[in-house]
Amino acid sequence: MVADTSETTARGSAGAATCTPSLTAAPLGEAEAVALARVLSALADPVRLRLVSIVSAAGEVCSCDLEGPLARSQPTVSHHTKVLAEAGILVGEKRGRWTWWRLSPGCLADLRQALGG
Amino acid sequence: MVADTSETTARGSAGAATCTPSLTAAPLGEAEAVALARVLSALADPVRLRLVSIVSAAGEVCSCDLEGPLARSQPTVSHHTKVLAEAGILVGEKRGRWTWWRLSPGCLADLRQALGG
DNA sequence: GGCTGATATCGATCGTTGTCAATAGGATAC
DNA sequence: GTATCCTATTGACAACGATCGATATCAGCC
Repeated sequence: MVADTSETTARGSAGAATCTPSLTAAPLGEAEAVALARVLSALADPVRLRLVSIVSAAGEVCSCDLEGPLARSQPTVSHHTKVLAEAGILVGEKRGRWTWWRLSPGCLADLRQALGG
Repeated sequence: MVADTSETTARGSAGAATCTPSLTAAPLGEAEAVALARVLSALADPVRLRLVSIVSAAGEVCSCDLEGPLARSQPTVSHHTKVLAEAGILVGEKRGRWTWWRLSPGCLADLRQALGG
Protein backbone atom coordinates (compact mmCIF):
# COMPACT_ATOMS: atom_id res chain seq x y z
CA MET A 1 0.00 0.00 0.00
CA VAL A 2 1.08 3.59 0.36
CA ALA A 3 2.21 3.52 -3.24
CA ASP A 4 -0.07 5.84 -5.17
CA THR A 5 -2.55 7.08 -2.63
CA SER A 6 -3.92 9.90 -4.71
CA GLU A 7 -1.86 11.75 -7.25
CA THR A 8 -2.93 15.28 -6.49
CA THR A 9 -1.41 16.34 -9.74
CA ALA A 10 -4.58 17.67 -11.29
CA ARG A 11 -3.33 16.22 -14.55
CA GLY A 12 -6.64 17.02 -16.11
CA SER A 13 -5.87 20.68 -16.27
CA ALA A 14 -2.88 21.56 -18.36
CA GLY A 15 -0.98 19.13 -20.50
CA ALA A 16 2.15 21.00 -19.61
CA ALA A 17 4.76 21.55 -22.25
CA THR A 18 4.66 17.95 -23.22
CA CYS A 19 4.58 18.33 -26.96
CA THR A 20 5.17 21.96 -27.55
CA PRO A 21 7.05 22.69 -30.73
CA SER A 22 10.17 24.78 -30.54
CA LEU A 23 9.76 28.50 -30.07
CA THR A 24 12.53 29.26 -32.50
CA ALA A 25 11.60 26.87 -35.28
CA ALA A 26 8.46 28.28 -36.84
CA PRO A 27 5.88 30.91 -35.90
CA LEU A 28 3.89 29.55 -33.00
CA GLY A 29 0.18 28.93 -33.44
CA GLU A 30 -2.32 30.58 -31.17
CA ALA A 31 -3.15 27.46 -29.19
CA GLU A 32 0.48 26.40 -28.82
CA ALA A 33 1.38 29.86 -27.58
CA VAL A 34 -1.40 29.76 -24.99
CA ALA A 35 -0.30 26.34 -23.74
CA LEU A 36 3.33 27.33 -23.46
CA ALA A 37 2.42 30.63 -21.81
CA ARG A 38 0.46 28.72 -19.18
CA VAL A 39 3.51 26.73 -18.12
CA LEU A 40 5.75 29.78 -18.19
CA SER A 41 3.23 31.75 -16.13
CA ALA A 42 3.33 29.06 -13.49
CA LEU A 43 7.10 29.49 -13.24
CA ALA A 44 7.15 33.26 -13.58
CA ASP A 45 6.95 33.95 -9.88
CA PRO A 46 9.88 34.26 -7.47
CA VAL A 47 8.17 32.26 -4.73
CA ARG A 48 7.28 29.43 -7.10
CA LEU A 49 10.77 29.41 -8.61
CA ARG A 50 12.28 29.01 -5.18
CA LEU A 51 9.69 26.39 -4.34
CA VAL A 52 10.65 24.40 -7.42
CA SER A 53 14.34 24.74 -6.67
CA ILE A 54 13.79 23.50 -3.13
CA VAL A 55 11.83 20.51 -4.35
CA SER A 56 14.41 19.84 -7.03
CA ALA A 57 17.30 19.95 -4.59
CA ALA A 58 15.59 17.74 -2.03
CA GLY A 59 13.95 15.34 -4.44
CA GLU A 60 10.81 15.27 -2.36
CA VAL A 61 9.45 17.83 0.06
CA CYS A 62 6.54 17.97 2.49
CA SER A 63 4.26 21.01 2.34
CA CYS A 64 4.97 21.77 5.96
CA ASP A 65 8.65 22.19 5.14
CA LEU A 66 7.96 24.91 2.62
CA GLU A 67 6.33 27.58 4.77
CA GLY A 68 9.57 28.43 6.55
CA PRO A 69 12.00 28.70 3.63
CA LEU A 70 9.46 30.54 1.48
CA ALA A 71 8.37 32.88 4.28
CA ARG A 72 4.77 32.65 3.22
CA SER A 73 1.59 31.65 5.02
CA GLN A 74 0.23 28.13 4.74
CA PRO A 75 -2.66 29.09 2.42
CA THR A 76 -0.26 30.92 0.16
CA VAL A 77 2.09 27.94 -0.05
CA SER A 78 -0.87 25.69 -0.78
CA HIS A 79 -1.94 28.06 -3.52
CA HIS A 80 1.48 27.99 -5.15
CA THR A 81 1.80 24.21 -5.05
CA LYS A 82 -1.62 23.97 -6.64
CA VAL A 83 -0.66 26.33 -9.46
CA LEU A 84 2.52 24.37 -10.14
CA ALA A 85 0.67 21.06 -10.05
CA GLU A 86 -1.99 22.30 -12.45
CA ALA A 87 0.76 23.37 -14.81
CA GLY A 88 2.18 19.86 -14.69
CA ILE A 89 5.42 20.98 -13.06
CA LEU A 90 4.88 19.47 -9.63
CA VAL A 91 3.38 16.14 -8.62
CA GLY A 92 1.80 15.78 -5.21
CA GLU A 93 1.27 12.59 -3.30
CA LYS A 94 -0.69 12.32 -0.09
CA ARG A 95 0.81 10.05 2.54
CA GLY A 96 -1.16 10.08 5.74
CA ARG A 97 -1.57 13.65 6.83
CA TRP A 98 1.26 14.93 4.73
CA THR A 99 1.46 15.87 1.10
CA TRP A 100 4.77 15.24 -0.58
CA TRP A 101 5.79 17.14 -3.66
CA ARG A 102 8.29 16.25 -6.33
CA LEU A 103 9.11 17.46 -9.82
CA SER A 104 7.11 16.03 -12.66
CA PRO A 105 9.74 14.01 -14.53
CA GLY A 106 10.70 15.45 -17.88
CA CYS A 107 8.63 18.57 -17.49
CA LEU A 108 11.50 21.03 -17.26
CA ALA A 109 13.30 19.23 -20.07
CA ASP A 110 10.22 19.58 -22.24
CA LEU A 111 10.06 23.24 -21.37
CA ARG A 112 13.68 23.77 -22.28
CA GLN A 113 13.07 22.10 -25.60
CA ALA A 114 10.03 24.28 -26.23
CA LEU A 115 12.31 27.25 -25.64
CA GLY A 116 14.41 26.28 -28.57
CA GLY A 117 16.58 23.58 -27.06
CA MET B 1 27.66 52.77 -41.30
CA VAL B 2 24.16 51.99 -40.27
CA ALA B 3 25.63 49.71 -37.67
CA ASP B 4 24.41 50.82 -34.28
CA THR B 5 22.07 53.72 -34.81
CA SER B 6 20.57 53.51 -31.38
CA GLU B 7 20.12 50.22 -29.61
CA THR B 8 16.66 50.65 -28.17
CA THR B 9 17.29 47.66 -26.02
CA ALA B 10 16.92 49.43 -22.71
CA ARG B 11 19.80 47.30 -21.53
CA GLY B 12 19.84 49.27 -18.37
CA SER B 13 16.77 47.59 -17.05
CA ALA B 14 17.09 43.88 -16.57
CA GLY B 15 20.27 41.94 -16.90
CA ALA B 16 18.28 39.10 -18.37
CA ALA B 17 19.14 35.56 -17.47
CA THR B 18 22.75 36.14 -18.25
CA CYS B 19 24.24 34.51 -15.23
CA THR B 20 21.41 32.82 -13.52
CA PRO B 21 22.36 29.65 -11.73
CA SER B 22 20.53 26.49 -12.52
CA LEU B 23 17.06 26.09 -11.08
CA THR B 24 17.65 22.46 -10.32
CA ALA B 25 21.08 22.71 -8.77
CA ALA B 26 20.62 24.40 -5.42
CA PRO B 27 17.85 26.37 -3.72
CA LEU B 28 17.54 29.68 -5.51
CA GLY B 29 18.25 32.87 -3.61
CA GLU B 30 15.67 35.56 -3.34
CA ALA B 31 17.36 37.95 -5.77
CA GLU B 32 18.12 35.24 -8.29
CA ALA B 33 14.52 34.08 -8.20
CA VAL B 34 13.28 37.61 -8.79
CA ALA B 35 15.63 38.07 -11.74
CA LEU B 36 14.68 34.80 -13.34
CA ALA B 37 10.98 35.44 -12.74
CA ARG B 38 11.28 38.74 -14.56
CA VAL B 39 12.54 37.07 -17.71
CA LEU B 40 9.97 34.31 -17.48
CA SER B 41 7.19 36.84 -16.95
CA ALA B 42 8.20 38.59 -20.13
CA LEU B 43 7.78 35.33 -22.02
CA ALA B 44 4.68 34.15 -20.20
CA ASP B 45 2.23 35.73 -22.57
CA PRO B 46 0.80 34.16 -25.73
CA VAL B 47 1.15 37.32 -27.78
CA ARG B 48 4.77 37.81 -26.77
CA LEU B 49 5.59 34.16 -27.39
CA ARG B 50 4.24 34.43 -30.90
CA LEU B 51 6.07 37.72 -31.33
CA VAL B 52 9.34 36.08 -30.34
CA SER B 53 8.71 33.13 -32.61
CA ILE B 54 8.02 35.44 -35.54
CA VAL B 55 11.22 37.39 -34.91
CA SER B 56 13.14 34.17 -34.47
CA ALA B 57 11.87 32.72 -37.71
CA ALA B 58 12.48 35.87 -39.72
CA GLY B 59 15.74 36.87 -38.10
CA GLU B 60 14.76 40.50 -38.12
CA VAL B 61 11.30 42.08 -38.16
CA CYS B 62 9.96 45.59 -38.49
CA SER B 63 7.38 46.73 -35.94
CA CYS B 64 4.90 47.48 -38.68
CA ASP B 65 5.02 43.83 -39.75
CA LEU B 66 3.88 42.61 -36.34
CA GLU B 67 0.48 44.26 -36.01
CA GLY B 68 -1.10 42.02 -38.60
CA PRO B 69 0.15 38.60 -37.52
CA LEU B 70 -0.42 39.37 -33.85
CA ALA B 71 -3.85 40.91 -34.44
CA ARG B 72 -3.18 43.63 -31.93
CA SER B 73 -3.23 47.41 -32.10
CA GLN B 74 -0.07 49.42 -32.67
CA PRO B 75 0.20 50.64 -29.04
CA THR B 76 -0.21 47.10 -27.79
CA VAL B 77 2.50 45.75 -30.09
CA SER B 78 4.78 48.58 -29.01
CA HIS B 79 4.08 47.70 -25.39
CA HIS B 80 5.00 44.06 -25.93
CA THR B 81 8.22 44.81 -27.78
CA LYS B 82 9.18 47.15 -24.97
CA VAL B 83 8.56 44.49 -22.33
CA LEU B 84 10.63 41.95 -24.24
CA ALA B 85 13.43 44.45 -24.80
CA GLU B 86 13.53 45.40 -21.13
CA ALA B 87 13.80 41.72 -20.28
CA GLY B 88 16.80 41.44 -22.57
CA ILE B 89 15.06 39.07 -24.94
CA LEU B 90 14.67 41.40 -27.91
CA VAL B 91 17.03 43.97 -29.31
CA GLY B 92 15.62 46.93 -31.22
CA GLU B 93 17.45 49.04 -33.73
CA LYS B 94 16.07 52.18 -35.30
CA ARG B 95 16.77 52.60 -38.97
CA GLY B 96 15.16 55.72 -40.34
CA ARG B 97 11.53 55.68 -39.42
CA TRP B 98 11.44 51.97 -38.73
CA THR B 99 12.43 49.94 -35.73
CA TRP B 100 13.83 46.50 -36.42
CA TRP B 101 13.72 43.78 -33.84
CA ARG B 102 15.84 40.71 -33.47
CA LEU B 103 16.54 38.19 -30.74
CA SER B 104 19.17 39.03 -28.20
CA PRO B 105 21.87 36.46 -28.97
CA GLY B 106 22.29 33.83 -26.31
CA CYS B 107 19.38 34.98 -24.24
CA LEU B 108 17.17 31.97 -24.81
CA ALA B 109 20.14 29.66 -24.34
CA ASP B 110 20.88 31.31 -21.02
CA LEU B 111 17.27 30.89 -20.03
CA ARG B 112 17.31 27.21 -20.91
CA GLN B 113 20.40 26.78 -18.83
CA ALA B 114 18.79 28.56 -15.91
CA LEU B 115 15.96 26.10 -16.22
CA GLY B 116 18.29 23.26 -15.46
CA GLY B 117 19.85 22.71 -18.87
C1' DG C 1 9.01 75.81 -43.09
C1' DG C 2 4.90 72.11 -43.28
C1' DC C 3 3.18 67.34 -44.29
C1' DT C 4 3.17 62.39 -43.87
C1' DG C 5 4.06 58.12 -41.78
C1' DA C 6 6.11 54.95 -38.04
C1' DT C 7 6.69 54.39 -33.32
C1' DA C 8 6.31 55.57 -28.40
C1' DT C 9 3.80 57.28 -24.45
C1' DC C 10 -0.32 58.49 -21.69
C1' DG C 11 -4.73 57.50 -19.45
C1' DA C 12 -8.45 54.56 -18.54
C1' DT C 13 -10.62 50.18 -18.18
C1' DC C 14 -10.96 45.60 -16.79
C1' DG C 15 -9.49 40.99 -15.88
C1' DT C 16 -5.91 38.39 -13.42
C1' DT C 17 -3.16 37.20 -9.49
C1' DG C 18 -0.43 37.10 -4.92
C1' DT C 19 -1.48 37.46 -0.29
C1' DC C 20 -3.59 36.44 4.17
C1' DA C 21 -7.35 35.55 7.81
C1' DA C 22 -10.90 32.52 8.56
C1' DT C 23 -12.81 28.23 7.75
C1' DA C 24 -13.46 23.60 6.15
C1' DG C 25 -11.75 18.89 5.13
C1' DG C 26 -9.32 14.58 6.56
C1' DA C 27 -6.18 11.68 8.78
C1' DT C 28 -3.97 10.15 13.05
C1' DA C 29 -3.60 9.78 18.20
C1' DC C 30 -5.79 9.45 22.49
C1' DG D 1 -15.89 9.71 20.10
C1' DT D 2 -12.80 13.91 20.72
C1' DA D 3 -8.66 16.34 20.14
C1' DT D 4 -4.85 17.54 17.31
C1' DC D 5 -2.37 18.37 13.34
C1' DC D 6 -1.66 19.10 8.26
C1' DT D 7 -3.64 20.68 4.06
C1' DA D 8 -7.14 22.75 0.98
C1' DT D 9 -10.69 26.14 0.08
C1' DT D 10 -13.13 30.47 0.53
C1' DG D 11 -13.52 35.44 0.60
C1' DA D 12 -11.53 39.80 0.40
C1' DC D 13 -8.25 43.21 -0.97
C1' DA D 14 -4.38 45.32 -3.30
C1' DA D 15 -1.30 45.24 -7.04
C1' DC D 16 -0.29 44.12 -11.54
C1' DG D 17 -0.89 43.76 -16.52
C1' DA D 18 -3.13 43.48 -21.26
C1' DT D 19 -5.64 46.26 -24.10
C1' DC D 20 -7.07 50.27 -26.76
C1' DG D 21 -8.08 55.33 -28.06
C1' DA D 22 -5.91 59.57 -28.06
C1' DT D 23 -1.84 62.00 -28.28
C1' DA D 24 3.08 62.97 -28.61
C1' DT D 25 7.58 62.28 -30.74
C1' DC D 26 10.55 61.90 -34.45
C1' DA D 27 12.45 60.95 -39.20
C1' DG D 28 12.07 61.66 -43.94
C1' DC D 29 10.05 64.15 -47.89
C1' DC D 30 8.23 68.21 -50.42
